Amino acid sequence: MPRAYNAADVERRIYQNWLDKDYFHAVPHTGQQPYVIIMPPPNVTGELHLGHALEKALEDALIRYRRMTGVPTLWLPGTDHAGIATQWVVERQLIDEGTSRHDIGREAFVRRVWEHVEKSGGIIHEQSRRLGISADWERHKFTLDDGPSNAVRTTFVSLYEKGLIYRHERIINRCVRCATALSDLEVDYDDVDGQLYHIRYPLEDEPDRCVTVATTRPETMLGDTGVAVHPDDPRYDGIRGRNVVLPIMGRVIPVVGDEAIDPEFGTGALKVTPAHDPVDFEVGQRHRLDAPNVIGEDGAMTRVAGKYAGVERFEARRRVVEELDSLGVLDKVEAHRHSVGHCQRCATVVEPLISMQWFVNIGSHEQPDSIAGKAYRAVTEGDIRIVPERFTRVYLNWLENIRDWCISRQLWWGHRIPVWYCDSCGHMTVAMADPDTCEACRSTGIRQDPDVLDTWFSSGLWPHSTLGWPGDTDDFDYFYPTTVLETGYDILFFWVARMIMLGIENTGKPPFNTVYLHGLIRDGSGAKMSKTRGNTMDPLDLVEKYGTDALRFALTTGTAPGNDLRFTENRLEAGRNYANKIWNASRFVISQLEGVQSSPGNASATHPDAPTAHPELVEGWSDVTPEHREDRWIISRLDRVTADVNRSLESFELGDAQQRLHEFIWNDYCDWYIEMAKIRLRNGGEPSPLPTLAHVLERILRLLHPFMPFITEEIWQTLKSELPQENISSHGELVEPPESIMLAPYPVSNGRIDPAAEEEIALVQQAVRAVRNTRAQLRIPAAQRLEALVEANGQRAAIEDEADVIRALSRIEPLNIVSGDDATRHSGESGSLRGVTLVVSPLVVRLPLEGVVDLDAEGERLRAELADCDKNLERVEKLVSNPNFREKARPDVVENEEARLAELRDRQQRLHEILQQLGR
RNA sequence: GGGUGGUUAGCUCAGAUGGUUAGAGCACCUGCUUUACACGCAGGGGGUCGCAGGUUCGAGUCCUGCACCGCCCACCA
Repeated sequence: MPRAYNAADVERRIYQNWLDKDYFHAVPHTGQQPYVIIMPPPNVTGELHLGHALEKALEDALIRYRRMTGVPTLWLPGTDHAGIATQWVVERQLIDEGTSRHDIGREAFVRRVWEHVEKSGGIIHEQSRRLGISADWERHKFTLDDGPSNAVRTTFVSLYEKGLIYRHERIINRCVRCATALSDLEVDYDDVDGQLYHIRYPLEDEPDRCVTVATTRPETMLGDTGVAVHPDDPRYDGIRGRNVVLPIMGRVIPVVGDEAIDPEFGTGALKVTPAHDPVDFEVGQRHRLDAPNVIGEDGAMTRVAGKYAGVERFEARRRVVEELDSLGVLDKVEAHRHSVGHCQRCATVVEPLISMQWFVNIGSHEQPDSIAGKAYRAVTEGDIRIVPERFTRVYLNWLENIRDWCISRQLWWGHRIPVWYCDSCGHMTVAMADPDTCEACRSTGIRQDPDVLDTWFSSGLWPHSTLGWPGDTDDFDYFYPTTVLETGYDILFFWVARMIMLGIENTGKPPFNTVYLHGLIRDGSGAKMSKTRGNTMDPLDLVEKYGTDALRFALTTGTAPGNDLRFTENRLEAGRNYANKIWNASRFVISQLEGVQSSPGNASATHPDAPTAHPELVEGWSDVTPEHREDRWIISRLDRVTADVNRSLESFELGDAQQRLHEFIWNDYCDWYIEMAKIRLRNGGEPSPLPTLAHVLERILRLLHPFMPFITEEIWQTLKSELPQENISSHGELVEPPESIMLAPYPVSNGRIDPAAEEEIALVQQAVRAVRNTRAQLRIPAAQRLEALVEANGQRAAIEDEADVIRALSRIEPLNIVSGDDATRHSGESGSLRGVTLVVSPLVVRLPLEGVVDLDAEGERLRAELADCDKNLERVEKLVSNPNFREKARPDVVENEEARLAELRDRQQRLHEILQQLGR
C-alpha cells in the first residue's frame, strides 16, 4: 500500500472499474421486494452544486446499504428539460448574438435549444459520476424522451377525458419578461418599499364630494370598474349604490359594498381593478363588474388605457401619478412596505392579468375522489410516510388550501399541449395522436395550441413515467411503487406533492412509501448559497482537493434529516483526516498480515477445506471466535456499533450512523485496540491478534462503505488479497469472496456482546488514563519509566493478563501487582511506596514519586477527589434509597444506579484508607 | 395573520421511547521525531442546555407562557 492515499486517482480508477463491471445495473426479477429510488432529475443545463452532492450522497448511501443487504435495488437517474430555465439560457445566447427567439421563429428556436442540450446536457451527470454514485445509468431518462413524453400526453388526455383538465379565462400571474403564465408556486413574494397613493374619486351626482381610495399601483386605476367599501362601514353610509367618476378616464363606476374589504386599511375604500388583482377579480365577479385588461401581456398599457396605450407599466405609473396630481385628485402619498410577487426564475415583478389558460382541477382535500382528496389520504392513512415527520403537517396544510393548478406556459421549450382548435367549428380536439382533421367537423383547418405544459407536470409523473408507464413493462410491474423519494424540502409542493397527486391518479397507487427530505446547504454564516451572492462552492473543486469520501462525510455526518447545514471547509478537513486515519490504520494492519503469508497445507487445522490460507486468518472474513480478552472486547464493541449503525440506517438517521462509526473506528479500534495489538505482536503474545485485527477492519470497511465508498473499496481489495480466497459463510460452507466490497453483505451484529471483557478492558483503560494524567500534570517526561504497584482487589487475573498493555501504554516499569485488600495492607507491601496514589475502583495504583510531589500536595489532591466522591455518593444514595425511584424506574436503571453506588462506596472507602495511611 | 423549526462548550452542531458526572468536530492550552497516521498521539480547560412556571422519584428531553432568530404559507388594496 502506498504511504499516502491519493483520493482523486483512486476514486477515478475505482469508479471506472465499477462501471466496467456493470455493478449498478438493476435486473427486474420476482420473488423479492426491491428497493427503488428515482433520482430527482436535475435541470438539463444545470451545473452540479453542493445541494446535488448532498442529495446524491444520501441516496447513494441508502442504495449501497440496501444493495449490500442483498435486496434488489434500483436507483434511476434522469434529467429534466426545465422549461423556463432552459429556454431562458438559450434566449440569452440569442440576445448576445443580437437576435431573438421571435426573430428566428419557433421551429428554429426549438432546434437551437436541442443543440444546446445535446452539447451541454450531459455535463451534470458526468459531474455526478465523480461523486461515485451507483445509479443505473442504462436506465437514464430525459423528460422529453419518447417514453416520458408519451406518459405526459397520456396523462393530459386521460385527465381531460375525466374532466379534470379544463381551459378557462382566469386571473393568473404573468411574467412579462419570460412572456408566460406562472403557477402560484412559481411566484416569490418579497417585501418592498413602495408608496400608498390616496386618490379622490368624485361622486357622479355630487362632484364636490369624493370617495378616496388607497392604492400601491395607481396605473391600474385606468382599469377600475368599481369602488368597494365594507357593507357596514358607517363612513360610506349613503354612498354605497351611488356612482363615482373615474379621474382621467371619465368613466362612471359604481360604489359597492363587499365583505372582503378591511375598513381598517387605508381609507376603507378599495378601487376595484378586476383584471389586475386577484382580490379585485373576485369582488368584480360578485358585483358583475367589467374586467378590462389595461396592462398587456408584454407589460405595456393596452389600448383600453386610452392615451397611455403602449406605455410601459412603471412609466405609466409615474405619468398617471403626475396627471392625478395636476388634476388635484391626488390626496396624499405615504411610504408603504408591502409584498410584491416576483418571477421565481428572473425576479421580474409579476403582473396579474386575465387570460385563457389550462388548469388541472385539484379539488378539495375534503372531496374523497378529488386529486387533492386522494393525495391527502395517502399521507393521513399512512401509505406515504414523510421523514422527518414535521413536514407531514406542512404537506397537509398546503393541500387544505390548494387551488387549481395552471399548467399552460407560453413557452416553446417543453411538452406541447395536445389540443387542436378548429378554425371552422371551434371544436377542441384532444388526442393522443396528432390529428389531421377536426374530430367534430372533419375540417383540416385546425391549429395546435401553441402553449407547452408546466415542467412540473412531466416531473410529476416521474416515478411511473421513467419505468415505462403507460406501457405494461417489466420495470413498471416490478419496481413500482418505488420505495423512497429523497429530495430537498424546498420542492415538497412543486414536485413531491405533484408526484403523489398524479401518481395516484394515473396508477391508483402512491408513487413511493417514504418521502425523505434533506435540508438546505448554507454557507458558514447561514446564508443560502447562490451564484449572485458569490458564496457557492464547486463540489468538483472540493472533490479534487479533499476527495469524494471526505466531501460525503462532510455533507452527511452529524446532521439530522430536514435540517439545514452550515457548510464550511473545516468539515471537509475533518473528512479528509478521517480518511487518512483509516488509510493508515489499514496500512498498519495489512503490513502485519503480509508477514504471515499463507502457507499451503497448514490451514486444515482450522478448516479442512481451506488449503491455501493461513490458519489464523481463515476466519477473518466471516466470524472469529476470540479468546483473548482484548479480542473479545473489540468484538463486543464491534457488534454493538454494528447493531447501532444498522438501526440508524433503517430509520434514515444517516448522520447518527456516521458519527457512531467514526467514534468506534477512531477511539476503540485505532486508539486502543491497535495499540494493544501492537504490544501482543511485539511480545509474541498468544493467541495472535491478527485474525481479530483483520476481521474488525474488514467489517469496519463494509460498515463504512455506503458513506465512503471509494477508500473502503480500495483498502478492501488490498485486504482481500492478504486474506484467504475462500470465505466461510455463516452456514459453514466455503464461498468465493465477492469481487467488490459493494457486493459484499452488510454486516449485522453477531451478538458477541461480552460484558465481562468490556468491564475489564474499561478498567485497564481507566488505569492507563489515570497514570498518563498524573504524568502529564507532574510533567514527567514520556521517556522516563515509572515504577508502579497495582492492588488488584479482585481483578488480579485481568490485571496480570493485561500487564503488558498497562506497562506499555502508561510507560510503567516495573509493574508490581499485588492482590490487595487485607493481605496487602497487613503484609506492608504497599506501605513502602510513597508518592501518588490513584484510585480506579476497585484498583489502587501507587506511583512512588517521592521528591516529585510532597505529602501535602498529594493529601490535598486526594481530599479533593474524596470531596467529589462524597458529593456524587450523596446524590446516588438519595436516589437509590428513594422508594418512589425503586418502584417506578425501569429495573435496568435501578440496577445501574446500584452498581454505581457500590462503586462510589468502594472508591470512598479506599480514599479514606489512603488518606489515613498518608497520615493526613 | 396562520403554521413551523431553532435557541446546548469560543464556532458549527449531535443528543429514539424522560434515567450514569450533557457529547462530537473545529478552535484553545500543555507535552510528544512512541517504528500506521503531526491530516497524528497523550493530557487539559471550557456549558446555570434562551427565560419563567408546571408535571415527575428524576427534565436538555414532556406541558404552558414569554423573548429573540429563521423558514413556509396567506387575496396587507
